[in-house]
Amino acid sequence: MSQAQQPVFKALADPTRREILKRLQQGSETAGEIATAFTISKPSLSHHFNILKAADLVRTERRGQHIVYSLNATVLQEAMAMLLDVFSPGDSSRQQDNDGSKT
Amino acid sequence: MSQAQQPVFKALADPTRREILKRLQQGSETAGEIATAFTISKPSLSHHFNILKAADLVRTERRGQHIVYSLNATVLQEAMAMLLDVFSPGDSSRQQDNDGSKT
DNA sequence: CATTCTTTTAGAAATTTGTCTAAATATACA
DNA sequence: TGTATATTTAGACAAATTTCTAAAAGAATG
Repeated sequence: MSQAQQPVFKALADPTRREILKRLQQGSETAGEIATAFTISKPSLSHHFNILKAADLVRTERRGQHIVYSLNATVLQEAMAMLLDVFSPGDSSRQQDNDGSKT
Repeated sequence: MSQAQQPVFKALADPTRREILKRLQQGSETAGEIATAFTISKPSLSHHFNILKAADLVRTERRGQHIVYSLNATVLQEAMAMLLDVFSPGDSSRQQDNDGSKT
């Protein structure tokens, strides 16, 4: 089910990319539509798109001259869940209390 | 309740730091204990601790010569939730379907 | 106080990242 | 085909990041 999470967290590290994802949560948009919401150049934005695509956080579909970007929410959720150890609870050979040292 | 999320996501972007957090989910540890689990130098690790502290993802407590690191799970959860829009659902002036463009 | 152990700070070097402009590619349409 | 629109690729450059070694700082103990 899941892929490498490193590209996902790298992708989430940039505020521009997080804002792109946030916009796409409201619905798909073309590259140009997204571009109007930012002050950086289109090539810079395109670079961010590439990073999001590499992390599989967004999917693309060509529609005439436009390219429509949509969110892949599953990857986002998997990364979060994995980080919070919802899936792999660990070996539990160390204590769980979290209120002090092991000594 | 919440602070700036940029330092949190920057902190999560590095695999070493994510592994530190994962360890701390199992229970608090001293800097030295954590260091045994990694191959990088202690100063490098200390640098990562600083970034995690700046993001408020970990808390520290001195215990004699040792410094004990513990996870601040709340910050982690808030960042995740915020990203998934659990808290701030957006303006809903754009469509929610996520299956195509707005055109 | 001197020594030892633990951890951090300082400063430097190599790599990565985010941004730009200029140019290329892809599609639509007269 | 030629032109306009939409988007990406190429290449360069400044800033940020990760790592290291050397040295300093904090605490326990003889």
